[in-house]
Amino acid sequence: MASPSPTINSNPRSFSSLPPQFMKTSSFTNNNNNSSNMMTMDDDHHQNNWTTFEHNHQQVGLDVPKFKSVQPPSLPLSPSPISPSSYFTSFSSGFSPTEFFNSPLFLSSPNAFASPTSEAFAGQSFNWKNSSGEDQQQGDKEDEKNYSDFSFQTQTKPTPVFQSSSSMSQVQEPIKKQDIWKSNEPTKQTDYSSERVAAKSDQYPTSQSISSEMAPSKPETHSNSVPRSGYLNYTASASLSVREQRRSEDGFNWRKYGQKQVKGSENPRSYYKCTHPSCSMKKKVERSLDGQITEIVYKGNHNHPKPQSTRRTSSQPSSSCTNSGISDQSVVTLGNPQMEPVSIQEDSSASVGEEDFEQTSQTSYSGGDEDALGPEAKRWKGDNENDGYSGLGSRTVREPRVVVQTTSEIDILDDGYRWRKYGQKVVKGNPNAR
DNA sequence: AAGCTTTGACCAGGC
DNA sequence: CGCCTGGTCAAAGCT
Ligand SMILES: [Zn+2]
Repeated sequence: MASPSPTINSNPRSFSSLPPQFMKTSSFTNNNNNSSNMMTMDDDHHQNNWTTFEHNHQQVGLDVPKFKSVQPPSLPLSPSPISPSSYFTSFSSGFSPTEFFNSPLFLSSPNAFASPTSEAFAGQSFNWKNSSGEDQQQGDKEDEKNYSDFSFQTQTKPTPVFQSSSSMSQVQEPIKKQDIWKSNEPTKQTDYSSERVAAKSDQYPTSQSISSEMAPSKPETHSNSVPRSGYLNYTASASLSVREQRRSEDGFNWRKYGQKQVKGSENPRSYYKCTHPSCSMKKKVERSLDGQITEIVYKGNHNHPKPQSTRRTSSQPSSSCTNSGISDQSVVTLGNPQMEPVSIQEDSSASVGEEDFEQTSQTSYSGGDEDALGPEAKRWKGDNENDGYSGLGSRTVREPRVVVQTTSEIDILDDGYRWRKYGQKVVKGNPNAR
């Protein structure tokens, strides 16, 4: 196709004419190594998006012109007076967004959000050290040993709400989040299932051991008792280096390839891609000025197990998405540092949150498989989540809810609580027994 | 030296 | 058809 730009022979853009999926895929696959991804952002537009949820917390401090200015003051373990955020830290320190879901939330302390610590959260997932919090990490280098352990341990319980709508799932957890996994199943119905961690990976069970973290095996969780306010230690993550932090996210390595601003909000959105050679997994992170992560969206699946180069691997959970057939997009939005609502969506429209959403954070997974997806490749469409509540207009954070929907029959259902099945029935229209 | 981040520009989809 | 917006590209710079 015509390439406007002279410089490059075949402009990538020209490629774009191809189905997005292909393009992406190809790019990833082929170019991953060589082509550098960079990102760009155009900030010109801002208006509304799904941003809605996040507003509240953002207000907290945002003096900074841009996200960067803020720096996490307390990287070190020192908990801030407000420690609430510390909770967050825990999550972050340990893990990946996926896992986040699992992380415990505290609903009790809404205020806590304000604390800088929250950044930690972000930090984990992204960076924290520096300022920005985003993923950008720049500097630090340390190990992540600790976080892995503690982070997950604490789990409280989420209130999962499952909806069966089209294919989309959102999870909002006031208290804790769950991991959402997606497994591919031939089934096509939209069941909603949510599990915390998943356990089902078709391909790489190993990597997907997220469950382990959340799994009951971790007795140590303090969830029952007071939230881990006291455990700021987790925060230790502060000292993690960028790279490490990345890994800490979900155990995978990510490369940022772009950044942009969302229309309605000031929060810049960063785009990340898995660095593995032929992995098409992508992630979109939105951070508030404060540096807190307001939303994380995952797209695609990993083709490989998580790199365990670091040290402690066994316990690390991996949020790998190995859905071959199904594509999921997951978005995590964090309205407040404390909350981590998770919503999972698939590309189609997602109507979630019908009831009340607040905006805490949400996580959604949408699959962007290239193969299967034909239709929208370009826009990730995670917004849908908001749609539902956006109409409401007011989004206060009240009760977080977790709604997970997936196309696959098996989803994730783990909130950290244990459930006993007391019945099973076949619902017509649904191949899967309920 | 390699990899990653930064940043502006370009492209494509939706309206 | 044009505008708006989101997403990606890719050179340059930094670590
Ligand atoms: Zn990957």
